[in-house]
Amino acid sequence: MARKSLVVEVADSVLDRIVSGELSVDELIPGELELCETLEVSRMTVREAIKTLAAQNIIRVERGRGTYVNPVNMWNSLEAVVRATTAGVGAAAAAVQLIELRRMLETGACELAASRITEEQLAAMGELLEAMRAAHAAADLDGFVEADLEFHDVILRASGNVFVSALYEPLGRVLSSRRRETSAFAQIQQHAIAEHEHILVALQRRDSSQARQAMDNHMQQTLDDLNTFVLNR
Amino acid sequence: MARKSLVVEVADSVLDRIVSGELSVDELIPGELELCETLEVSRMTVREAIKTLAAQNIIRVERGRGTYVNPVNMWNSLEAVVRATTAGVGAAAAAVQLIELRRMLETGACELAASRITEEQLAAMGELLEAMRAAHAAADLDGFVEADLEFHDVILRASGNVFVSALYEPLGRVLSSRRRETSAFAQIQQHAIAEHEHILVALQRRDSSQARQAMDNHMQQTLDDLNTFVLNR
DNA sequence: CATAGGTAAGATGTCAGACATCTGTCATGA
DNA sequence: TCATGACAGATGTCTGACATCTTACCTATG
Repeated sequence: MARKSLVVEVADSVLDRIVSGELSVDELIPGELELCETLEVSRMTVREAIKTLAAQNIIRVERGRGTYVNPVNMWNSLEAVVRATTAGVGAAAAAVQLIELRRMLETGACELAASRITEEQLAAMGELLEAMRAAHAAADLDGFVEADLEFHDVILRASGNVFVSALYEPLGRVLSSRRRETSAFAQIQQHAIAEHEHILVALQRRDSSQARQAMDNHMQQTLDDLNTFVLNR
Repeated sequence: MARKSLVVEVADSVLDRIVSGELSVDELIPGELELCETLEVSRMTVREAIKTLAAQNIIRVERGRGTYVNPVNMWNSLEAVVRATTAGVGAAAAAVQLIELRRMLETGACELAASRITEEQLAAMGELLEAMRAAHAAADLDGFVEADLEFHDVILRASGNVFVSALYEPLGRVLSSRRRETSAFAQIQQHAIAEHEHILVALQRRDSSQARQAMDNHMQQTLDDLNTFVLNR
């Protein structure tokens, strides 16, 4: 992996202090000159870093006054919100909330997709399901995860709603790093394959409520599997 | 309103060119020096502006190569996605898709809120509904819009899911600018009050599926009202 | 003693010029 | 024909400077 730029490092450093609670909501963050000295970088580097956090609404810059931390619900970066939430309520509770959010978007997208999906997309889903089965049989974790994610992605695109895809994208990036962790269990893979079969059938029938229900069942299964296999509770 | 900084103006200028289609996905955007000359600002100002777009994943910067436009679904800024989508499919289709997205999040949040909402929050919702009625009677549009938005906000917070609030925040900001447009119709206000009553009753009963259904009905009513009163179709 | 105005200090906004490093392309030599 | 090196164009980072906004403190006047 390429080495991170100093701008990114400075931005991460400030975000770490916010996420850890060292800097609280509405608290003044250290000024440009102080961050220069502390982090041993130029003022221009600090300014660029600060601007990237401001662009994500994590902080707000007030000319002549200072730079303040925004409330978490103002933040535009889901990654940053996940970091803050995980630090606040713990990884387990954060993971559960992420699945709750995912459930809302995926069941809604599935419902819309039922009446909008094309034959090509249905065919692609069939192939992806077959690829999941093959990867499962071959104990190919990477292959399984890739096909699983792509299956859901087709549904999102079939929803015909640009905003759902846009909002799901950061969620997908957050989830994909832990997808390998859960899909490593063969039984979870079997659950996923079975639920995907139901989803595909409902989409083939172009039955909106059945599609939504099938995806809802899948999300419930995913939540159950998370609790049983990963969180052990 | 305070005058925008040059950094913000440069960022907006580049985003305008992307959103308008003048710069397409994966296309190289003008380099730092070219933007300096074109926009008559310093290279540092251009760099800061570029960094803010990169922070929102609208563009990606590759050292030694150049800066490229990312696909819209990679963008982290809902405002930017809305601009691009509106430019692409038109304001009407974009508005419809936003309500589809809103429906997913609000019905999901309402379902969770049914079992998690506190007595204080229920009381607050009752007061907000009363405020809506009063504002409606007094033909107070601003008061009505404020109470309406706050009513929904209580539900989001009652969902107990930080991520739903985080994702809804930009959506709420996008919607609030056009809420005054739709709430200007007295009949739409009446529809909203009636649907909010059903929602509150279902939440008071702590009935998850009834709460979700009531919110779903509200979103459908909102979509119908949008089509009937605003889009005229 | 209180209020208002002015000044200064501290904060961010913007600039110009310089050098470092990465990437890609082209030319030359083997 | 292929490989290597050099150069040009791109971004990364820095230093030093000046502009402008905000706030706080001090002084003067009523």
